[in-house]
Amino acid sequence: MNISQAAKATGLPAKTLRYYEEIGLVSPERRPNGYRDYSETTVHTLRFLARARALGFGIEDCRSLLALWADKSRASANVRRIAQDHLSEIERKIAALTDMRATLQHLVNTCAGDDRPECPILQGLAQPQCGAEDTSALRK
Amino acid sequence: MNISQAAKATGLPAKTLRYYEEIGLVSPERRPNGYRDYSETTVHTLRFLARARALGFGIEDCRSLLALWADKSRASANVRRIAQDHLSEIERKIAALTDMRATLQHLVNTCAGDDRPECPILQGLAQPQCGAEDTSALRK
DNA sequence: CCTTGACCTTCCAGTGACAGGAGACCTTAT
DNA sequence: ATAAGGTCTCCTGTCACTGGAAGGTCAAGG
Repeated sequence: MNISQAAKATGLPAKTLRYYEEIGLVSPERRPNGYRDYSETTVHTLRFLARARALGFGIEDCRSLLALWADKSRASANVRRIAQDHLSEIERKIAALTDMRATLQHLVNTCAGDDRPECPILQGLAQPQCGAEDTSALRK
Repeated sequence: MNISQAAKATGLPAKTLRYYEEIGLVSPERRPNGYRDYSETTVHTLRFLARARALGFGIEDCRSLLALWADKSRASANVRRIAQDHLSEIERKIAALTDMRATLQHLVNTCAGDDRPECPILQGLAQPQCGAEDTSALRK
């Protein structure tokens, strides 16, 4: 299977398939002409990766999950730990975004949004007591 | 005011203050010895930036907001539009994360998390019907 | 005067997970 | 023979910083 067919089969862009090979997540065969040749097994792995990424797992988590998936004598506790940590991270992000939304929503609601210059949004940004102070939860 | 004092006054790392100068968001004076010298005005601008960033505005949005803040004849509609667009973006991210959380929560709940290899999380990732399929809302 | 230590400066590299594009090679159809 | 389209590698850019190296500056103490 060519790269563009594998892309279609997995829903991932061809660029991403090359990238996943570069960082060692998958290892498709090569044809004599140098073209990548994706087997059903490799496509299966790619679909696993696509779903893990869709759930927000980082690449390194994906690498760990793939290793556990391949390890028939794994302990499910190890899988669960990764998922639970990631879930906590997601909850932290949701909390941070929810705080932002509350503050922004309030500012937007109180702004006339017409052709006059008075603007509670700018006032809120210029004053100290405007709400959220820390975005670190979103960056990490 | 030296850079480390301005950092303390704004809550931003000194590295970030240098970065903001590099990209033209602020322009502190320079002392004869080459040290940056932050005025109260500049610190005020930096605090404005810190709050806008804490609300999740991107750097280019911050640049626009600063320009509107400085423009006494602005129309508040222009400020509101930026804030509303950003708010919509935040809501999209919250929705995407909430979907992820639901799926992950379910998987984590059904996983024993002991020393046995059976694992509904890995099964869920290996099967098609696992939930969220698209993370693009988080990347952009 | 000299040294120590705490500042400050610039410049360069790295982050995560790709996306875009250049230039060249390969395949298939006409 | 040629044109179109697929594929290859390699390089750069994204976003908002963060870390570190190499070197200049300043105030205090001996």
